[in-house]
Amino acid sequence: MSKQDAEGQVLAQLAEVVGCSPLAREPLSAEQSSELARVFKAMGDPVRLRLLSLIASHAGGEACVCDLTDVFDLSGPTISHHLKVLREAGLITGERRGTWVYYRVRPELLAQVATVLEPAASDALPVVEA
Amino acid sequence: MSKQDAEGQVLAQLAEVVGCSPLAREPLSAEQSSELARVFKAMGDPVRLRLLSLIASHAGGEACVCDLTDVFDLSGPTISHHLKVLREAGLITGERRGTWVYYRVRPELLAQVATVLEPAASDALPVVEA
DNA sequence: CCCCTGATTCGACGGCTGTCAAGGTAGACG
DNA sequence: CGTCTACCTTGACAGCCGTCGAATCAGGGG
Repeated sequence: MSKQDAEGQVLAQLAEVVGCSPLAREPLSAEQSSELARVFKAMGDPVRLRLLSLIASHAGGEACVCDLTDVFDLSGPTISHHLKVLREAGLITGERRGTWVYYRVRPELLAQVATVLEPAASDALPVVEA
Repeated sequence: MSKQDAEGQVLAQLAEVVGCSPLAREPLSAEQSSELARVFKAMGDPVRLRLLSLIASHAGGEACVCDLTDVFDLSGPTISHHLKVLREAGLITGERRGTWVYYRVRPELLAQVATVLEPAASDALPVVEA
């Protein structure tokens, strides 16, 4: 619950601070770049990035921790640590159902991040605008 | 020159390895996630992210190092270090013209990264398709 | 109630990273 | 040539980060 709130706040902060301002439109403020960097930092690890893709592409949009652990040559605690980092960055959410814990991605956050990146490409790739 | 080649190879590798495979479509391989993580890691620092936006949004699409250094309360070598990280990640390119060195972003790489992120959002936000 | 499994937290350790001061290189200008 | 400015490289150091083993927490059955 408090954990859920914290996750929600991360997303809300990102939405508020970053908004839809494209990277190439205007320079990021110190605050904006700190918020955004937190997300990129979380994605800046091969294991976490793979975890993210495993969860995102898993059937039903969610994956149990035990499914994820088997994929890597890493200890349980290490996987748990990486999942925590992703959670605290607002990229995924975790829910306990009985014995198992299921994780799913937050598509909204990924969409926001993509929005920040994309317009920079519009200088190179012509985009049809309304 | 060898430096330029190295930068080009990073981009080529990313293009080859990552391609246009969306995050939520299928799980990333260990190799793919390592390549992608390298880029996210480079963006996972507030200073570097801000440098990136400063360069991207600067008039003419390029910025001189001296323009960038003044923005931060950081020493010259530190800025130079961050620029090197961004360069080795394939996110920017540097060119010396006389006394000054000018940096500009690689929109292609940003576009590719955005492509990897975006399709995950299409599950949440309805998208109009042709 | 005790144990068994799944998952997280804790404590510790090695390696990586951001930072700076000092020194080095490249080009411009006399 | 000498020197000045712009930028980079090196070396060093503190702090962070990924990893593990051990301990701990949460449920589900005997």
